[in-house]
Amino acid sequence: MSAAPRTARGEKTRRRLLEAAEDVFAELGYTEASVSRITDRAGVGQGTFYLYFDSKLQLFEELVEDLNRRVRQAMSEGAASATTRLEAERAGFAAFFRFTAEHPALYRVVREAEFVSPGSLRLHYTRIVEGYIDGLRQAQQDGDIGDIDPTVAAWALMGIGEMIGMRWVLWDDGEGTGAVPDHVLDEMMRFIGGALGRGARRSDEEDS
Amino acid sequence: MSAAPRTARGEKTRRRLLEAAEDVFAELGYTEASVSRITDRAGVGQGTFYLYFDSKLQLFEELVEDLNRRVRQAMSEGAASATTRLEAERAGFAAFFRFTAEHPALYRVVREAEFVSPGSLRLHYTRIVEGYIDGLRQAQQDGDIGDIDPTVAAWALMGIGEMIGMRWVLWDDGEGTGAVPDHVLDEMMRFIGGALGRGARRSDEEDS
Amino acid sequence: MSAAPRTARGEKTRRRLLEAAEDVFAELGYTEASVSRITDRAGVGQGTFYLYFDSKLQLFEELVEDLNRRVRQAMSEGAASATTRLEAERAGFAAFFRFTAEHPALYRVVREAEFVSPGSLRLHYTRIVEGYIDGLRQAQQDGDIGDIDPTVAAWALMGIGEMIGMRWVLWDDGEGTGAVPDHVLDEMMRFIGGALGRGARRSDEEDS
Amino acid sequence: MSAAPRTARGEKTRRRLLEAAEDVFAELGYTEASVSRITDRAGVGQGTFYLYFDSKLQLFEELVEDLNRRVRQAMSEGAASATTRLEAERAGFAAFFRFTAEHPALYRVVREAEFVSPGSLRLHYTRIVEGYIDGLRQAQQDGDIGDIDPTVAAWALMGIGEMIGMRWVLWDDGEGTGAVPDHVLDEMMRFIGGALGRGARRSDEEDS
DNA sequence: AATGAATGAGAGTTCATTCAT
DNA sequence: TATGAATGAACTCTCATTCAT
Repeated sequence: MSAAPRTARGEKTRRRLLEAAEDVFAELGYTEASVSRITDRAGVGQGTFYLYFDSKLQLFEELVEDLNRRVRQAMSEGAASATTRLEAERAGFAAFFRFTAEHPALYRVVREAEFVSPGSLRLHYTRIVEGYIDGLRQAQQDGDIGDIDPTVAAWALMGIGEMIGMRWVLWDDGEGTGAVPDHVLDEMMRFIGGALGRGARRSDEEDS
Repeated sequence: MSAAPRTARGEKTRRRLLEAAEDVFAELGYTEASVSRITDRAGVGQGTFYLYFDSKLQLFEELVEDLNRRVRQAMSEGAASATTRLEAERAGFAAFFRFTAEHPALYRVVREAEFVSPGSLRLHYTRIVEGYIDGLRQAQQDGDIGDIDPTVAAWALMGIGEMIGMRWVLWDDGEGTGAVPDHVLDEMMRFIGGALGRGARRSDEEDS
Repeated sequence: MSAAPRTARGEKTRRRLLEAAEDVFAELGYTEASVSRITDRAGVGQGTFYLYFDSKLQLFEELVEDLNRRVRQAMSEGAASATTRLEAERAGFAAFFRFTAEHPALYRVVREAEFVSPGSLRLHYTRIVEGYIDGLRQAQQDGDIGDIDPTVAAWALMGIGEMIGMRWVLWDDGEGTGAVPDHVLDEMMRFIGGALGRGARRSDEEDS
Repeated sequence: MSAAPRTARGEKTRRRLLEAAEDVFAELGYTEASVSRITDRAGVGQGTFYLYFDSKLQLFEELVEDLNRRVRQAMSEGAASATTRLEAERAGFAAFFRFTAEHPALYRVVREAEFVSPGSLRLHYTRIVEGYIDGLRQAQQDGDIGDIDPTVAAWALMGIGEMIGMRWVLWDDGEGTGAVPDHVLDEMMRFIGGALGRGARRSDEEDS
């Protein structure tokens, strides 16, 4: 995968290219982000790019992988500091939104990946969803939530997070940008709490 | 906005271009879909394109508008044939998934719009969400669902629909393609039912 | 093979590109002859090139085919006007040298084809050699030449023609350029005449 | 001309580069053979190249000189072991073909030199031809061959050797590779024997 | 209303060469 | 003596758009 660093100097150049690429991709998207724009932003010559990456696409895929790893770590770390499961869930989403605000490329670039690198796109979503599934299974074993199908629920959670993030973190027309307002997070968690049958009652048992 | 129809012949050419564009965009995405590919598929000369559209971008925006109108209509029609609100909701989502299967361009092209035409993207989601909001408000007035913030809930529903559609309708690796399995739709509706506090109890009243 | 003419205008553009390419290839060789240099010389835009040829390589191969066809025709026509077989042979070589002088690309470009398009190279030589072989077989049946292996002899003749052409037609340092001096052609024909055992005596029968 | 050897270690590096270059040029040709490929094959750093050669071109020219010297030596040595002039000639050609098989770069690289370094090309052929001319003059003085113009005959021999070598040594489609079959060499020598008027009679004296 | 030949800006990528280490 | 990271010019090729017919 890619080529040449090894030295400390090379490692630094590589990191600068990766960071420049994240910025440029976030601003312009994959297609409009030309290699020369990335190298300009990184402050290196155009040819230098190919010392570190095989192609624009390979850099893109590496970037998606990288961002995916980091967002999952951010979510775990966010959740880790919580004491109750509910708090942990909320903290996980909050960390996700924070990461989205700080790394808009994650969101923007992944969506464009549909055509550029479908594999990257699927891997990205699937990995996050797998984390949700594990959490939901655990919660079910602990009797914290209802018996909803964890896979379906996990993809639904993924969709909720993504759409709320898009609407309140990324859009900047109108009410608030860069962060999901507390009230929205509150309502979103209430929505999810209800959905998961918090309290271990299955939805069709509610009336009994 | 663009030029030339007027005659019946012209109207037909225009429609053929729009349909060709939908196909080509769905297959290749906006960037990879060249004007010449669209005109080839439509069976007209390359120059003819500019008799009907100002630019590739304008065609794209018109297509997004068109698909948005059609998917909302499909959802209303789907819901209209139902007798209970619950059935209506389920039928609305089912119609959405059916439309996605028949017109993958809706989904694919809209995601790429993020960079190509952000306005189109926002308008698309906002219009669908507005429909949800209206429905949720009505349901609240009728006491069918809890007092969750309709705006937040509507965006959450949008996210759920999009993600489930992507996962089960569009992806073709592994289990099922082209249609959301009944079981998934069942679980998804149970998830949503719980989320909306079906039964009119607010989530913070549950314990009382 | 290639694309777009059809109209008279297009046909003209294509011919101009082919002629420009022949000139530029002859001067600079395949590698140094950039597409933009060819289009400049042809007086058309750079993009126009790709309306008529799939790639630089495809144009090259087409050009080799074209030159091969023309040189063989020139050789036949040259030979046709002769009355005796000897005169015909001489006229064929003379036509070959004349063609080389007028179309130096034939020679130069074919030699570089070794790496660019080995198939073109082989086809070029093989076709000319096949013509020689046919002629030699006929001459043997008529008892005009000895029983030398026609294939070996034909390749030898090819080599002689190519090397003499290179030395006297293409090189311009020193004695004469652009044409093989009569004396050289005379000696060359004497060499060939002896080689072919003119007079139908096999070399090992000479003494008998 | 170039820099740095002097030490034994340096001399060894230089030789390794030259050998690597011969291989890479033979495989890829001058244009496609990048300096980095040559240094990779030689097992040295990219910068090291310029310690020993001024440029890729200069290395190329040195290589052509080197191969030329070696092929001429191989031909002399081959011829030296023969007892009759005829055997010597045959042995010379055989050595030439053997060298071609072992060093395909000789042939391939020289042909591309047409555009890369015309001077190298001419020098290469001219030197070999001069050897032929000397040999032919000697044979004429000894009355072994006819009075054909030695220069024309020498270039013809050069062409024969090159074309037969290309056809039977280098091409690998079909009948035989890597070596000229005995039968072909036999016929070729018969062809040449006839051409040179073996037996000292001038071609215009044949009938007397 | 319809065509398709023509354009040129700009894309991704390669590579001979330099130079600080 | 040796290195390899860095460079930027140059390459082939694509494509939205124009316009004479």
